[in-house]
Amino acid sequence: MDIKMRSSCPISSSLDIWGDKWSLLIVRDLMFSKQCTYGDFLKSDEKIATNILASRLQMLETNGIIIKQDHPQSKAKVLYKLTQKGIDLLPVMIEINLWADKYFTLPAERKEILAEVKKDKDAFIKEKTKELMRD
Amino acid sequence: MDIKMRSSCPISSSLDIWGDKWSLLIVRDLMFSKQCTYGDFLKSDEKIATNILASRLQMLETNGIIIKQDHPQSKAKVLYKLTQKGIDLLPVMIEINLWADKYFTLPAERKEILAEVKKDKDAFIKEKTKELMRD
DNA sequence: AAATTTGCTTGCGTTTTGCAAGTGCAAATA
DNA sequence: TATTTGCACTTGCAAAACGCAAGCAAATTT
Repeated sequence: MDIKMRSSCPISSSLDIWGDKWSLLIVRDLMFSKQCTYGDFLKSDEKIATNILASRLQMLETNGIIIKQDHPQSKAKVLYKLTQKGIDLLPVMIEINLWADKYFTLPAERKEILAEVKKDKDAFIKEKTKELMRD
Repeated sequence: MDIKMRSSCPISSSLDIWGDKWSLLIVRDLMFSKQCTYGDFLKSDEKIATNILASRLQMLETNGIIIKQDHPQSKAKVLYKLTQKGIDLLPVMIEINLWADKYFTLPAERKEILAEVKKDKDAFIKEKTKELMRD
């Protein structure tokens, strides 16, 4: 569960934490849904295996990208949320979306959000960040 | 060597191509050096294994992120370069750098470039893109 | 002609992944 | 109150990916 730093390059250091096929999908879910339970992550389209999910959540928590919180309605549930460090990945997430928008066919629903992003990127980031920071 | 699409989500589709610990480092090298030989990639700090390098270059080429070109001086050498699709990853790369700048300690040399980026992000992207597009 | 460089490929042991099943506790249901 | 269901994981194991060292053919240098 520990991180092996490969070099002092910022890209490399970043990839050491979330450079795999699943971590950014977890972050994505948290950006779209604001908060998710373990079960919510399992429900997403990509069908992550439960053991992989557990290890990625652990890694992201260890590295301060997400935090676990008690669920207000139930002791059996756990809420995962983005920390400020995680929220700060929003610009990265947006640029990936914009890149993909140029080279893949996106679902119509996502295209709508992207249109808003393109209209005023900074405003979108500011607004979304504020939203994610509440509670 | 083929891609397994996990969903139609743009983040997911992107990660299907370059969502691993090495691909973006190859792209990084090409953005900083404009063009690299196979040996150049092997020389970078992270010490990628030669078989992994070969498979990643193959994957990136298959997906149109990079192209192989004949080396003008030697038939034994091969030049790898970014395609437009690869160059378009520059904003993603920059945002990762900016994120890492906030949460890691960067080498002084990289901080200088980042300072320039922060001064005017769009201008930097425009200029760097133009530079990478030459020849 | 021999040695070296270059861009890979091959073998093989180790690590990571993916799938299925299981576990323990909380909460709902009977 | 007893029992079933829901939730958040853990465990076992086969398959795939990774990492290291060695090998290899063509091009270049000596």
